[in-house]
Amino acid sequence: MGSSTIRDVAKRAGVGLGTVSRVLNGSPMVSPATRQRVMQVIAELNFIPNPSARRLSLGKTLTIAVIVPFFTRPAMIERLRGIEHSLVESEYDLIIYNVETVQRRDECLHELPRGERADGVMVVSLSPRDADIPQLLCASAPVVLIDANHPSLTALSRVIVDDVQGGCMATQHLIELGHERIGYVSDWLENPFNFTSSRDRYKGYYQAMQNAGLEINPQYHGQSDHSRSEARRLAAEMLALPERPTAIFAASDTQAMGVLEAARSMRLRVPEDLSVIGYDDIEIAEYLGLTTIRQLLYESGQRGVELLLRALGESSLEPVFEVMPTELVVRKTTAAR
Amino acid sequence: MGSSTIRDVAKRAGVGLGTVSRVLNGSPMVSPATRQRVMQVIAELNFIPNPSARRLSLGKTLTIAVIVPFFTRPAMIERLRGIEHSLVESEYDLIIYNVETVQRRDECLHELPRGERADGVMVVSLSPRDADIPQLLCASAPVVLIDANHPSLTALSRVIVDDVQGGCMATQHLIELGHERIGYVSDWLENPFNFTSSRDRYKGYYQAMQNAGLEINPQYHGQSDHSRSEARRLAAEMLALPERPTAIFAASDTQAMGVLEAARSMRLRVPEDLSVIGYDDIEIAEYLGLTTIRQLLYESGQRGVELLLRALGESSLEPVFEVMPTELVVRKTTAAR
DNA sequence: CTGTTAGCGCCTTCAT
DNA sequence: ATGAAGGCGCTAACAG
Repeated sequence: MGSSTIRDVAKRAGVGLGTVSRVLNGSPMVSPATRQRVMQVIAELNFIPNPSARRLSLGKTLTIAVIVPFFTRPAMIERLRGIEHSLVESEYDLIIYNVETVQRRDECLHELPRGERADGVMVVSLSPRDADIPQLLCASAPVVLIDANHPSLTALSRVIVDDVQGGCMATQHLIELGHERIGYVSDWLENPFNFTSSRDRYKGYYQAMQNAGLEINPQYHGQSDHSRSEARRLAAEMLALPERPTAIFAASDTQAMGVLEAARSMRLRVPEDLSVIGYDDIEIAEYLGLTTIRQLLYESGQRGVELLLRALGESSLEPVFEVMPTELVVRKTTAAR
Repeated sequence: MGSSTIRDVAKRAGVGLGTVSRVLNGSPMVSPATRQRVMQVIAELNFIPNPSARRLSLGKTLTIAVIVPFFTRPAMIERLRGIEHSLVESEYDLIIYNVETVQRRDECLHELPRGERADGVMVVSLSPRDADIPQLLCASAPVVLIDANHPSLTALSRVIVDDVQGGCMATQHLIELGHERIGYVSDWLENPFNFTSSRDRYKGYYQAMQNAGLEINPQYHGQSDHSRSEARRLAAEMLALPERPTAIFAASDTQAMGVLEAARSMRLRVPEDLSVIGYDDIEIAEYLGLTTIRQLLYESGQRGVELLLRALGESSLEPVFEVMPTELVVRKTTAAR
């Protein structure tokens, strides 16, 4: 039972192991008759080639690594879903490297592109810092960035979303509704992981406010860890201000939920007393009737895989830089004031 | 650049490769001086031993496989989170085999326990059918079942939750609140994946109803695919009945959300006009104020890893069978009628 | 303590 | 078209 080898098959079929290997790999250089017989034996023995041996011999790992921070967050899951679905039919195994500490982040970013653990690497939502550039550029495995970027990485394929524009769009929506005191609730703009989305969305917020000639009140920006409860706390503080904002833009739908909670606990009606807009359009957003900025999470993962597989095929391919569209989805948490 | 080998290190350090291997594996049979020197060179060359070669030589894959259906569902994610967190410090890679078709299910259940892809296997929420038993019993890799079971598998460690009891508890809660017309909205009780949870919860529902001497009206049981929208549809139908139920037990929190939607769209107030109870206590449940049955999702994953690692250590260990506790969490969607 | 050697199972030339 | 042999990089058992 315990795992027969290619040798057993060869012996039993009365052929050399080279032949077995050939039928295994679909080489045309084998007569239909022997192929038949070998396949027969393979079935009888219930033989499956040992992946470790295969990998060593091939000099390929036949696996794709995806480096993703906090993989259980809804937006990450959605990207992962796109990745998984696009990869399941391929010959590649998928290993998810979940990053929840900077140390782990550095380990992954350092080791994985070397290509000894994976033939290709996808980096999700972790923008490299300057120090990471060298490893990434001399990587022996193709690397594609999803929702991550760096000016020096024009050599890598990247699928990004314009968060500045998204933030701008969100804020503008509120402005068009007549809001002037607009808050922004986010996670830390500067953070050890170098997450850039909240920072970029803030830039968009800032731009939109300026364009509209509105005052940017620092008290209307709260930042803390990324969580519903922290967002709730920040929103509650902001809403307790003498002149509270009439609208809040949250850096993610999860955080928007925190804002909604704060409003609820302070007996503020949404959207009558407070407009709330989120970001991402995760599944729950629709249920909640949350107005938000939709980004193509699933599709970004899908696209990333496409690009990676393409790079794995013909390595001398031009890297592509794609900006995925972003869309305002108006639901029931925003209204004119 | 391109991956130096143990041989390069040996040469550069002026030692044999055996020695390098020894320091790599922390063997004590190396003098401090040479160890120092070798480590030095390893650092200089930025050397990392090739995992594929290591695995082949060791005869171990150094990876754990987890077979899980529809991995993006909140309850699955929560279990995976427990698994991932418990495994990240270990020497094992984690590969998630997402199952969304019966075919894939069979492939995974057939191949993975052979041990050529993984040293250990965790099966989540997929109860084996009779046909799977042989493979599982003669598996060369230890297998642990989480939220899955089969009477013939006493040889495997299993971490389960008593869904019959949970379903009973949920229904009883509604009964105690004075409800008599109690609906059950679920996914298919009989299904190709052999998911048992909704079936077992139904059994609990049935028991509780009978114990209370309440009529079990087939019209009060709706089944369809597992999704919020389908649950919504089922609930809407049920609530359109001349004698509509005054309370609905949903087989999962996700489905409970569908029920809430149905109620909302029919202008039924929850809990005044309709009580709703879910199952799982996923994160969103708290936000929604959903009354539900909590099961220890994260912990089940954690515990599964513990058991698997233990089995990987000393293989001749008694399998354990653990029933995780279940708990009624009363929030705001259930009330006396 | 340390260098050398023999595999691990498979793929891939190279002859035949 | 097929069999034989060498090697992928590493570990472990063996001499020294």
